Amino acid sequence: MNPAELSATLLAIVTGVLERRGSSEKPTIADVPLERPRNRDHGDWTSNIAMKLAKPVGANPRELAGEIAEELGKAEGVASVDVAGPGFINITLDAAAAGAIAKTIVDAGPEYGRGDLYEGVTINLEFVSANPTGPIHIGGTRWAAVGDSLARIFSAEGGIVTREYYFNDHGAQIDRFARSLLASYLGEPAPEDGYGGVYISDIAARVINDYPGDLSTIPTREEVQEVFRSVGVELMFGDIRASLHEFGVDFDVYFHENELHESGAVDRAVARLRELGHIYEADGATWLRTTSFGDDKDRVVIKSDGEAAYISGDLAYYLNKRERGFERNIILLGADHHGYVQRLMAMTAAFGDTPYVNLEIIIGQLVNLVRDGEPLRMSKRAGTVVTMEDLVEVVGVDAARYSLVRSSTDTQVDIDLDVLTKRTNDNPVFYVQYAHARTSAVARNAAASGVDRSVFDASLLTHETESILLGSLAEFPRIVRQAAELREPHRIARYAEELAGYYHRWYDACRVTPLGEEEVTDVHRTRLWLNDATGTVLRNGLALLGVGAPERM
RNA sequence: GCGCCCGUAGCUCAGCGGAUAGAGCAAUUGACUACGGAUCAAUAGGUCGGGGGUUCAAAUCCCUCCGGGCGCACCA
Repeated sequence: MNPAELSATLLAIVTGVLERRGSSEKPTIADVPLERPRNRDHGDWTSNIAMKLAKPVGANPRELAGEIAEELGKAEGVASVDVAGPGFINITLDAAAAGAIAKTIVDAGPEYGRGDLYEGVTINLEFVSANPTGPIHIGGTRWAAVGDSLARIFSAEGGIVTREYYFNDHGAQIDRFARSLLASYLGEPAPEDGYGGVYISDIAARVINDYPGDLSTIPTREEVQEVFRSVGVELMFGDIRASLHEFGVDFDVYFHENELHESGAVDRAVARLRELGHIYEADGATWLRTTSFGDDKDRVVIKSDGEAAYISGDLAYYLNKRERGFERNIILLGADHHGYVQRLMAMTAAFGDTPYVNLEIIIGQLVNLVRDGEPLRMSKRAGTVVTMEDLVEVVGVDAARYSLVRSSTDTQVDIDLDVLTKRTNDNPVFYVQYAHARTSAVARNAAASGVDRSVFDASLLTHETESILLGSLAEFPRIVRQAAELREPHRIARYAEELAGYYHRWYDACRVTPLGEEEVTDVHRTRLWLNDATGTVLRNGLALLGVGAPERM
């Protein structure tokens, strides 16, 4: 009896009860909540369905709950059903029914937890997309961790996911980058609006080194700058890719903005919108009437000097993604870009698509740097930039990814530089990883003392810590689904921490290998299944976060 | 001024209307000649920013105020 079966049984019973009462309510599986209660005294599973239906049906919630409970009590695998409080239905499974999940999990292995929420759906997930004008800082690192994890979660739900990086190699910021490199080469101070970090001189030196000819023979300053631009961007971008790879994040597509401008894609996108009647000319510029679709003001797509405005790249890029066949296009952006959401949604509607479905934008709050409890402003000049590489160097990839992915993207996270450099062991990732390593150790010990999985008798899993552990294991698939639906990878991390805790407590109370001269019994064998099932779920969960599951630590 | 996010234990954060609000860290006290003590058990710690409202039920939804972050270009 797994949660899905129990849900189906409950739904059937509820439907039957409603019919007998002559109600027109037709609940679906989603309307019949089944949750694990916080309090152990409230059984293995609990449902508030009676309270939900009481009003539309015009019945007393406790009475309704009683009717449902009575039938549910007869179902196979159900040990007892109680009505509690205002109308909660508390369900206790018999040990064999509850324990069956352990074998199911071990048999499914890496497949356990997968679902079909996005079966066959093409999803384009764009994240990081940092300008190649410097290394990825800690903010971008957060999106790398979150985005990659989301991609893994969508894939687990059957989605066909493309990880995409929008490579912004067109426009003024790149010009500033090129001028900064040139200034470094010429020994001039960094331009007022340029970049002044140490990496600039490093890149400049590498450009000089990589350039096949002699830079000093190039006649004009503009031409030298162009060399720094093209070679410097390539080098910077190579560094970014390398950092991301080191971090465990590899993109399927690196899309160059420049391509959109040079291929005429921008012109085509504007022409398309013009056909649709959403383009007009005013003050010498070309405008998109985004106000027709909820934006605060119309947006310039072609400036009066004839140059394409930034948003024109977005128009063409979106169209390009749609032409490549992506039903869902999701973009992760930092909170400093949340002002773009409305205009991008307006754009989506202007193309005749559905905002928030075909295009979805996830706004994540920024990462705060803190030292001695004082907020620290990240500044390239002040040397307080913490890059992805810095972070990884100090805490390692697993701890870095985990700490960035374990809190909601809606909250700003504080990263304390001192804590980071001193105490790395307070990261909960070690608690989870240790639990996994422990399952491996137990399995090794079991093998050494002759405990195998030749027998599985779930009715022997009777200890309280066992039923708690089993209940938690059974929840994993719905946690994954929820994380996918809400685009919230942190739920996986929190779940893994909880599961690790249940496992540690079970380990403390129940032995898998016999002591001394004790005989190996079916209890030991069955517990080994439970141990291995826990290892599987921890491993699968950590995999969704892109974090390793070590067998030894 | 307008918009988005946040305000929960000393700190960092969970808790998409449910029962007695949780975890990690920090503090105090216990548990190894028993599968790894990176663990476990116990204690302490809270006006869920304030105030209204919605309902059987609000940390959660609505309104309002306070506080913090971030945005409001023919910049990218």
